[in-house]
Amino acid sequence: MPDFLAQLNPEQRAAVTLPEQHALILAGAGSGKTRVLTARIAWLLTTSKAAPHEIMAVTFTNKAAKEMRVRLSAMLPVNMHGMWIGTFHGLCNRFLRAHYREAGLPQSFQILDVSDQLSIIKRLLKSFNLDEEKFPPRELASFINAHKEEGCRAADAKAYDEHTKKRVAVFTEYEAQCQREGVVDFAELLLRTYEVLLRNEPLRKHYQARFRHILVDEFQDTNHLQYAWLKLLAGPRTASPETPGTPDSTEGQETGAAETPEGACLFAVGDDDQSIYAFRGADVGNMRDLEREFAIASVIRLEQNYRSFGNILDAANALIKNNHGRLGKNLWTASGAGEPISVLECVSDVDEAHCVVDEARKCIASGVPRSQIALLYRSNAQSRVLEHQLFSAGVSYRVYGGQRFFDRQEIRHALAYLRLIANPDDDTAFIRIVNFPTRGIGSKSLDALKDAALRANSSLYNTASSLAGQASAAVGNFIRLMERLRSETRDAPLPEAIERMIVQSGLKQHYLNEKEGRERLENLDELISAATAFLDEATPEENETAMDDPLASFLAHASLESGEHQADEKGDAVQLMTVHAAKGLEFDTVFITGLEEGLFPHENSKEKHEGLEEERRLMYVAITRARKRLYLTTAYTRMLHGQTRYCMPSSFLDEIPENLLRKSISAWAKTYGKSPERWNPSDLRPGVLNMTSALTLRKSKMEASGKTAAFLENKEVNGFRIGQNVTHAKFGPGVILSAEGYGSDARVQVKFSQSGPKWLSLAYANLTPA
DNA sequence: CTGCAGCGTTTTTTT
DNA sequence: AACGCTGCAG
Repeated sequence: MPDFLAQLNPEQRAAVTLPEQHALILAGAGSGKTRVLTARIAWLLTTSKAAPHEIMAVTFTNKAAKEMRVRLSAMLPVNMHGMWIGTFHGLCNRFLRAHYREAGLPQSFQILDVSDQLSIIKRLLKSFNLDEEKFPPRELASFINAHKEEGCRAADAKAYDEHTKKRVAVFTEYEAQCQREGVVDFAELLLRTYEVLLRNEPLRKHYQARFRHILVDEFQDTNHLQYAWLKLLAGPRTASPETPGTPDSTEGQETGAAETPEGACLFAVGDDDQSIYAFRGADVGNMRDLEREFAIASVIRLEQNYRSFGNILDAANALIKNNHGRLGKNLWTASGAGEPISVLECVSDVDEAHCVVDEARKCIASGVPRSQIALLYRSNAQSRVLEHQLFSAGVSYRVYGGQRFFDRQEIRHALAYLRLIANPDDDTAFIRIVNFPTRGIGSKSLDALKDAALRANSSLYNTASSLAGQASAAVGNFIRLMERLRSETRDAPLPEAIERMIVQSGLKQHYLNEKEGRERLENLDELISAATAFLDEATPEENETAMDDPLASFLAHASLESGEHQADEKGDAVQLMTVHAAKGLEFDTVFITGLEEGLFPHENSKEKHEGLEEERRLMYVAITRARKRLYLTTAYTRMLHGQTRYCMPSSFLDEIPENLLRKSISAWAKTYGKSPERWNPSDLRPGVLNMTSALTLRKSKMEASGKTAAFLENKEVNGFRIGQNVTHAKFGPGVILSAEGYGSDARVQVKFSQSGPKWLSLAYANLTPA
């Protein structure tokens, strides 16, 4: 037996050596999912069941794809050329580059990122004379993306009311505009690929015959379009090609049909309990659908966990049991129970940060590497306080997330120059840089240019250059600058071309003049290094195109691998990230902070029933990141949006059995919590503005049976309750909508009939019952 | 055309 | 608290 099989447990081995058929592997957290995936490929290759070019492996992140490649090449000396390993978007990009004609795209089509997409939408709104208040661009963007992810074009979009009809009109024009500019957004990469395969039978047959094994990682995160795409590629024995989402009437008969020579075996690995991306279109339901539509006889469950001690797993299992409609799974471990889980109550977010950092330092002192300590939080805003305390304590740390390298302003400007060099029709790039650095082209000349372009049915760049004499001198200068850049960079090596562009465009001078420009200049230098690195270590699929058109493929790389660049680890540092960002990672010691009702679970997800379940899965992911030690922390008060919020402990804390926990209260909460009357301002820790109110909250918590700070719901506070009509000396009559805070610190939101809703402090507002 | 002041917003995020 | 965007004045 080869090594890669010998190292597996029986379930893992069963999965890896399944006969050539469709399979669904339910792989719990820490159960060796990636190992099974790679071992499966190794097994297919070494037993000659498939040649490298007959295998496709799809992931969601570049990191996961890279990991797979690395581990595979460590397992056997396989030539990975010809094997399609990559992200959904990366593989679709590869497909569209190869078949740009069939897809109706220009050869060097560019990929639109989120903010480019937004800027196109804003432009269209203006041309439609629609109000951004009534049609928020972000909302329109998700409207468009959501439709595309359901396989739905503007022409197919349903609209019964005027408002939606207008949104569809923008959608229609958006599609046309992208087509004119020769750009595609992320969803379009997938949809366009799907449509080409659907409509072009020879091409479809070719790929169906080519790929005999399709392996999918994190299947629970697929959206409907991705699933439909997989079905299409997997071949005719699955559902007939229909628009995704449409019920398929013939499928029942076809699933049972005899095996056809074309078509691939689908090997999907996923964990429904770790589905945390429904908010962006992922549908766990795809797992059930896969099981049914691909007639999967038995789902293999990987339940042995190699990561965490028993107490941690028990906590995770107990928590996730509260979700409904699970496929069902219970993690177990051969290692012992380990230490109990520490639950720590603190007075404030600042107090919490103090305690966490203190505890982390103890861990470091006892020999845990800093990089094995993770501080997790629900939302990015929470990192600030933690960072502050880490900094004061002199503990080195690293924050993940935040803005990515390719998302920085200076990089986006530089990339826009490159895009306009590669593709003059890219209006989005044109608008971004035509007056940056400022060169005297304001909104007036730009509007004139837009009008002319509209009349000529041509791109801004082409219009401007054909208008040579008539346009303003400044516009003419810009066109000449771009022409010069285009000719000078054509034959230069990529890094050198970028360097010239940075100088000649004036970007360099601009940032030299800027006070905070030094870091930006360093980033621009980094962009040049990134180009050098790209040429050196392009992935196989990138290499196919990198030869003929290095610039276009570098730009695609920049769009598709925006996160990769910040992954460089610098030294041994404590890791700070959101729970979402922690998915797929593991640490010896994990702190889950901010466990308060309204924050985690987040209040915005509590309206929908499924929202709370997704939050619970998020908590499940967070817990299962820990190998040896887990801390759960909660605070009575927290600064949010510049205001102190009064919090209740997260309901998730109640869902973990008491016997797994070791509860404690922070020194501050203990000392002052017992005798609030002894408090005085000098006792207060910086950042905690009103500790008395925090204490009052504790008291109220004992009294109140309900959760959250909406304490006024059934009872009066200071003589007021929600729904009550009141009068204010200045604003007149109104009604109380909601309330927060306690005692002297209580505030209420009053909707006044004349001036709308306002937040008022009960102590000062002097409201009178009406 | 440019620069600045004031306003509103604020979950999670990969590609 | 902090950032981005809009509107206004120079």
